[in-house]
Amino acid sequence: MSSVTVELARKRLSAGERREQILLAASELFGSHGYVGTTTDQIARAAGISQPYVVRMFGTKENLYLEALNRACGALMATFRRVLAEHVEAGDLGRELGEAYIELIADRALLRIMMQSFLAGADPVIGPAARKGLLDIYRFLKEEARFEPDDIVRFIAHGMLINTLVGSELTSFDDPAADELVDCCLGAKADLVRRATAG
Amino acid sequence: MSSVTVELARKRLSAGERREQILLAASELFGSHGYVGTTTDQIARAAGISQPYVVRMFGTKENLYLEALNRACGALMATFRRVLAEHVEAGDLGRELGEAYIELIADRALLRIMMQSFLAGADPVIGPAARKGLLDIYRFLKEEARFEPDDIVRFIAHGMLINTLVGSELTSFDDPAADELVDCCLGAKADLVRRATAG
DNA sequence: GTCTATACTAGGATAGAC
DNA sequence: GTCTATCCTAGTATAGAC
Repeated sequence: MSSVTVELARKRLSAGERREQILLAASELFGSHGYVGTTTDQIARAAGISQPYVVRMFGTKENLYLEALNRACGALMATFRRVLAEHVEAGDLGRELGEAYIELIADRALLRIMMQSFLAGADPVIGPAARKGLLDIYRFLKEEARFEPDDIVRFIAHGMLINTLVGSELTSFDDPAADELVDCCLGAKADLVRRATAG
Repeated sequence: MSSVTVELARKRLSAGERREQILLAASELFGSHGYVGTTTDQIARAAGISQPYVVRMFGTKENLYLEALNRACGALMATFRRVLAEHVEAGDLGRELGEAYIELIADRALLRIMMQSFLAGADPVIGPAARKGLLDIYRFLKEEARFEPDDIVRFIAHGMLINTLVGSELTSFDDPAADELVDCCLGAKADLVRRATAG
């Protein structure tokens, strides 16, 4: 009889579903507060479970971080490859990839956790993973998208600028000068980004 | 007599000298490991004094960080203003400022602590300081250097790219692909940066 | 699959001596 | 001006029950 009891409170999920939920919460938190700045307890509460269960599920906090980071890198590369595949000769590939990049911000955490990792070069385990992520992007632009060197630099530089604006929260900060800078850098896409990074 | 005793071990410095020494060590460490990733004890050891004395000197760790960050922002703006003042009508101001920016990396920690702060937008006290730093740069480029909007974006974007390459330690990482990316982004200045960020 | 209780370590800050 | 000793909190990880 007790197994049929209606459970309105927390649901018992499959291991897979719970993993997803934890990874989602972790990406968001790691993305805004960084690796050391985020506690496994915050992640647990955001995912609606207990702190020890988070650790139990991923072994260590570091492991969880790496998995979240690799997810983000994977999603980014997949998006880029999809855009490239759908690309018709006539169009401007650089602009298409750029727009796809901005739209990835709707995923919120995605770009931020990558950026957090890019600055953690000194970390013995996050550092290598971050460098690999950056190099993958570079190789894609060079070998798959066949960008010219100058276009590669421009593209990556602009990406890092977007990451910085979002990371500094200038895109969610209410100030005329901030708005001006964000408009200047993002143009027509500024409002899209503001909406994605608000609240 | 005891006051004349030769002291070969740790010197007793004036408060001012000691402050400088601590700020130097703090900038370096905060720059590579971030605010939360750096302990006051690491800073103390790097400066050759005891952990409680670091705290005693600056009140709190947060305070020390803010002071290091403001130093960095101040130095950057001072350099930019000097370049602008020495600028002759004929030359290319954008290039001159860009070169000055790269040369600031010789100061190692300077750009890295700024970048760390740019990603800490969510922090209630570092966040505002970082946004102020970014906006100061923007205002300088727009109102003092009189850059066109497109040039502002290009300039800041390229700066963030440099910060990312240094932060990820791709500039001190021995790998052909990494070297290629760094050369591609920094051109003739690549080796200067590599030397500054090595070891 | 998920919890509670808890062990253990690290780190910021304070007190007070010299 | 600088140290040693120490308090206290926070945070990761483990053990073991249900």
